[in-house]
Amino acid sequence: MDFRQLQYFVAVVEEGSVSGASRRVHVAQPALTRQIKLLEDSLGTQLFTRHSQGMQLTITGRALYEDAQDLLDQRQQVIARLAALDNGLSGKLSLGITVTHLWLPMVAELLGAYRKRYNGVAFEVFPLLSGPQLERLQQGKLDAGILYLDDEAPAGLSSRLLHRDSLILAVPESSPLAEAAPNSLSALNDEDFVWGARSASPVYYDRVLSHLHRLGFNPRPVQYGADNIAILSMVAAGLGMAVVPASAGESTVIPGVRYLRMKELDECSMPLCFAWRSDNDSPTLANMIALVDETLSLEMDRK
Amino acid sequence: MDFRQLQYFVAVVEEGSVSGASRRVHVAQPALTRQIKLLEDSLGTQLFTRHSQGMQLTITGRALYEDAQDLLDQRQQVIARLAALDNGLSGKLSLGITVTHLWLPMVAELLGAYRKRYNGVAFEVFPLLSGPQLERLQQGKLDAGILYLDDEAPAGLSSRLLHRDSLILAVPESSPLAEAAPNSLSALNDEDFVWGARSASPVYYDRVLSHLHRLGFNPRPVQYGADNIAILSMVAAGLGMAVVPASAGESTVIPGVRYLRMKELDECSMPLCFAWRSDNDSPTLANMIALVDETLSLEMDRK
DNA sequence: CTTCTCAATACCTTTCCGGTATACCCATGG
DNA sequence: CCATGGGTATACCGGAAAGGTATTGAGAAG
Repeated sequence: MDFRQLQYFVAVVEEGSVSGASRRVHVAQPALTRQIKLLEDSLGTQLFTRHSQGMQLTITGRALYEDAQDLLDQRQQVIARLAALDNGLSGKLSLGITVTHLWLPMVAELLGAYRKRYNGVAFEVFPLLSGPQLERLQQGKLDAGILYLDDEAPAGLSSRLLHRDSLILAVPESSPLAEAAPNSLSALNDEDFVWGARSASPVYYDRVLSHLHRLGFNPRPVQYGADNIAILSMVAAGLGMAVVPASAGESTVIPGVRYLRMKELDECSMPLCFAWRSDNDSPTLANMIALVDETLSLEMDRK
Repeated sequence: MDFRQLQYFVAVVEEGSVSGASRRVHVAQPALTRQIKLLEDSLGTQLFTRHSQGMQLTITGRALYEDAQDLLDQRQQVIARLAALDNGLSGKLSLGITVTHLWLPMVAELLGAYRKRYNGVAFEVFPLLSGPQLERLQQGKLDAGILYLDDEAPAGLSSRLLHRDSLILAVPESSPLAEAAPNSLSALNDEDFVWGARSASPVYYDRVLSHLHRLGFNPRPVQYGADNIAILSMVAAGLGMAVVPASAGESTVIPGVRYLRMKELDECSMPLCFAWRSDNDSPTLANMIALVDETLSLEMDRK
């Protein structure tokens, strides 16, 4: 029992005769006659009663007719489904991102555009800091991530630079500095600082620290927060001041925190990248990469 | 996309390599390699990533794997279902019968045995008199019937003689005849009779009437009943007496009716037959016919 | 570096499929 | 009663497709 034979069979049933079916499927009548007979033989049953003016279904033939249509339909559906999968029109895509970056206009635009254009894809966004993102990317648990990376991605990963973040100083409203920002960071050597764990985002912290050291500034950490939200909450509570990414400062409005821009912090550039495993050939990912490139070139034009 | 290719594909997936699959399906490895490639081409997609130590499914390959199993399973089910249909192990069978005949031991045994042996068959019994049964049989609305037929069945029908019914006289308990049966029917020429419609069972009535006429007895009908139950109810009500089949008399115990056997009525033979359209090739019917023959030959042995 | 495994390629043989020509069957109509 | 026209079945041929053997090529393991 073969798909071809089933197609012929259905044609014969619907045309009521081999000759009619022969015209419909563009196959000569004797070939059809033979295939129908082979089908009957392989099933060990009689599907038609032959008359001089056509073929009439037997009871078991009628049963096969319904099943044959189902089988043929399902084959079509399988083919269509695979094509959709292969074009990245269906399937799944998992993306890691640090929640504060969701507020960046280009990121919001990117994710919104993807969800809209590829609405058949199960698109999952995982809120993760850069460190865990990198780990899961390398383990293959994540298709893509939006995270802080050095300009050249680690081995096995590919990336696109989405945005260069700068730094900003967050001080408690109660602090005298809230009203009068210092000219230089070196004036803050005696202040209490709230800091984050290096493992949460190694690239970020290494770059921040080396930048600050170059300026002759050695902050004194008194508290550690798990992420920027936690750090800023501590600042609001007056536990100290903090250096955070500008994007986190812009997106996170917390009562009791005053943000201060400083030239020395503006000069520190934090590359925020879209990254994925180079050997991940998922079509949904390919579409996402294409969309990233598209968005980036639009961005270029805009400037 | 072909069933054969799907089988090969599944084998390759489950063995993890073309070579393994080749051993499993008893087809040389290059042939398999080629079929897999053809499958990929026909779907326009990559199903495996080739490694030196085997083949690994791609995402779309994994999707096809599940669908392929489904398709192959369904093919098997279709084949099995057709085989069952063809053996008469499933399907449907409709049978007409006059309800009073359900009490005949041989009929009860026959229907019970069929239902038990072919429990996958949708077996429907329609309570119908002989006339309507014949009509529906000829129209193909009924697969078989148990009805009064002449010894040779009408054109287009085949039959087996199941049983020879005789006649019996039913009189109201209130009648003086209930206590003293007459020797001859001719003594009843002046009695009121309850009769049935010829169309309900033409063969039956024609035979009964010709038999009675031969005996010089011309009953005077005063009431007509739709079936034997109705006729006997009228007898019970004292509206008259009736001649009914012995089987109806034995099965239908109605208060107020006394049954009288008479030699002249015993001699009238009513052939009760199992009948079907000769051109009906339903396997369920074929099994029923075989069962009838089986039962009849058992019956013969018993005597 | 050798060896082993496995996939890919080349080439041949066989099988299967479709096409043409024709026989056959039956219903219809002159 | 025979011709005709619809249909199916059979015979036979050519080409395409599938399978087999032998061999090459590419990695992984020893």
